[in-house]
Parts: sequence; structure tokens; C-alpha cells
Amino acid sequence: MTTSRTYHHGDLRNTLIAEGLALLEEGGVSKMSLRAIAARAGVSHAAPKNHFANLRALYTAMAAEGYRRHVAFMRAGLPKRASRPAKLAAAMRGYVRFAQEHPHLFALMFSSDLCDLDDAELQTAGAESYGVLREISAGLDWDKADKPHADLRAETMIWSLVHGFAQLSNSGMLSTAPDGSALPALSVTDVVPAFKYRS
Amino acid sequence: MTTSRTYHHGDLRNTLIAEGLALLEEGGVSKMSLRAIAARAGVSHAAPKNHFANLRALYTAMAAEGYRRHVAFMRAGLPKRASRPAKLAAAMRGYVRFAQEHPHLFALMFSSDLCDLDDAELQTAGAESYGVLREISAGLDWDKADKPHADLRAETMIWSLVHGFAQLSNSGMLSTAPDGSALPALSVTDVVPAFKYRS
DNA sequence: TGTACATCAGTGAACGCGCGTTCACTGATGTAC
DNA sequence: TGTACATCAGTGAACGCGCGTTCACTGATGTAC
Repeated sequence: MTTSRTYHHGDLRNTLIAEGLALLEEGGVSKMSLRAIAARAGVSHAAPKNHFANLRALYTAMAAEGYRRHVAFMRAGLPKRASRPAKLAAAMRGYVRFAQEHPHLFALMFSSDLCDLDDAELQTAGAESYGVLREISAGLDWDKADKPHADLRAETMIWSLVHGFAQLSNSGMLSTAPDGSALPALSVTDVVPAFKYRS
Repeated sequence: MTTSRTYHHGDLRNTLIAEGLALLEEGGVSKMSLRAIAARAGVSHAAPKNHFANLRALYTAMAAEGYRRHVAFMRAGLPKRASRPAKLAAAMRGYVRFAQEHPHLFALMFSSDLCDLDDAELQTAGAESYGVLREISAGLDWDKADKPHADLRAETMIWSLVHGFAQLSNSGMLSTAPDGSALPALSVTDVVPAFKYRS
């Protein structure tokens, strides 16, 4: 947002996405509305119509931006020259750390209630995020590598594991036992099965 | 709902929970409201106040009932006399099948936006559900069983795996590849690492 | 067995609120000549 | 370089809607005597 305001904003589309994400991080889904986001962007609540057909389209664009940040998070922690297992561990930790640091955004990215999950831009961004785990887990050799679809099973296992861990962690279910007592903090990598790579 | 209606309903509390769950299954979270549930129960929308302080309390009671059904689902598929690995596989499949057959209820049960996750009744019901997996994965011996918190790590791995698999499955992300092509259908048990039991 | 009365669990109208959307409008910008 | 004009991207008021909540009320039930 520039200090010298003009009648025309200049970059309202991106500003709406950015302010929407900021509002989401602060207050969660329940605090988001077209009016609140427009107000934060310093614009009347009818202005977004020029850039997004409806609220759902704005949420979808926010989710796509979420995936881009998600990819960046995973890539940021990836050591350049390291063993593949070390890279996999880094990517898994990045996945979970993103979810933990941006719980509301993480939830938005998987919410069919709020986003159009079939949107092309969202699909593209999501595919790139998924691709990070996919690449690293290709050729991952574990107990059932002889069974069909070895690579698919490996990437599905890794993805389920990090995704479930992230969700449960965000629900507070990994830090407190059913009886209410505190649990020792586990990392997602404490919970990956043993494996090696075929190649 | 009885056919001969009286002024006093007789079992409105349970009816509200049941009709709320029915509405949730049919239309998802966005179709739920106090007014809609009351109308479904054949009662004015002020009547629920006598049984639930607010909407959140009703949602929380619905989620608790969800956990009870969740437990029943997992237990229903458990073979009485079978190896522990076979029991674990059955419980995992029950967990995922529940989520797939009741996606909206499953989402409600983990939603801090809608439910009071600290509610005593909800905690009790949730602990029993968690307990099923916990019991079966106690003593599960996998690659890192010598490391600390072996049992905690085992149950966390199993839980993360089934939970993540269920979530991703419900988001449609396990049936369609990033490029849009169809994927072979995997079961959650295709994705569990090898293990044996210590005892 | 009948009556009085407190309590419980409903009714239905009204309230205020925030929402997304619509609409006539207007200021700013870019282009043609 | 100046003017006319189309187009773009805003404004702000108004709309209707569904929501949860409140409130005075009333019918049904249970209990005391």
C-alpha cells in the first residue's frame, strides 16, 4: 500500500490477496469476509468485484498463494548436497512447520467449502507443492517395494504421514494425552519408517 | 419423532443431535444452522435454548456422538480371534472408512472453529476413539523401537497415517494425480510400513 | 379424588447484525486525431 | 500540444437475506395437600 493514495489503487488484486492472508493468519476463517478484506485494503467493499467475481474466487487465489509459500517453505530447508534421506527428512519437516506456523492458511488450502479446488491456478500451485515430496520419495524402497505401484505407495505414505501429523498437531492432539497429561514433543521424522532408496 | 405430537417433545435434546447429524451428512457444514436443525426437529428455533446454551454446544454434542460412532466403526470390523497385525489393519481400515462415509462429520469432529474441543464429554468420547488405535499399536516393533518413547512413536505414526490418508482421500487428492489423470485406488493398509510386535 | 400452584419446555414475534450483491455514479487514465 | 471521448476502476448508498438471540407468553406436567 503506497502512502500517496490515488483514486485508482494500482495493484488492488494482489493487495486483496495479501491483506486477506494477513487477516486469515490473525483471526482465522471466521474473521474473514469480503467487507473485512476490502476495509483492510483501504477500499470500498464493492471494489473487489472488479478483480474477483465473488468471494470464493478470492479465497481460491489466496489458497494458491498458500501453496506457493508452502513450496518455498519445503524448498528453503532442503540441503543442496545431502543424502536423499536427509533431503526427505528436511522436506517433511518443512511441510509440518508450514502447517504449524500457518494453521489457518493450511486449513484453507484443503477446504472445499471455501475454495474451488478444481480451479486451474490452484491445481497448478498444488501440483508443484505435491511434486516436492513426490520427487524426493521416488524410488524409496521400503518393506513392500515389490508390490505394484511402489512409487505411488511410497509417496502416498509420506504424504499421508506428514499431512496427518500436521493436522493432528494443529488440533493439539499430539501434545496432550487423552487423559490430559502432557506428551513428549515428537518430530515428524521420529515417526517415519525405515527405508532406503533403490537407485 | 413420534406421530402423535404433544406440546412437550419428550426427547428434544437427542432429537436435535440426531437431526443435526442428518443435516450435516446431507448438506455439509454450510447448510447447518440452529434454525435449520430446529425446523428439522419440528420445533421452533427458540426451543433448543432449553437444552443447549448456544449453537457451539450443540455442535460439540454432535461431535461427541461422532466419536462414539467412530469407535463403533473401528470396533465393528475388528476380528475377535486374529493376529494383532490383522486387528491393526482392520482398525485402520475402519478409521478411514468412517471418514470416507461421513466426511462432514469427520471434519466437524476436528474443527475448533465449530466445536469446543476442550469440552469434557467430547474429550471422553475422543479418548475412547483414540484408545482403540492406541491399544492395538502398543508394543508395535518397527525400525526405531530402541529409541525413546517407542509406544508413543508407534501410535503417533499409525494415527498420523490413517488421519492423513483419510483427509487426503476426502479432499480427492489420492484419486487424481497432479496432472489430472486417474490414480489406482490404494487402501490405507497398502501404505503401512512393515512391523512386528515385541510381545 | 380434586384442586392449587410451581416448574418445565415449548411458541412466535421482534430485534439487530453482518453479510454478499447490485446499481447509478464518478474520478482517473489512455488513445485517436 | 490540445481536445474529445471511451474505458477502466473506484465510491457509497441501498437491498434483501439468514442468522443467533431475546422476550413475554402459554400449554403441559408434576407435586403438595
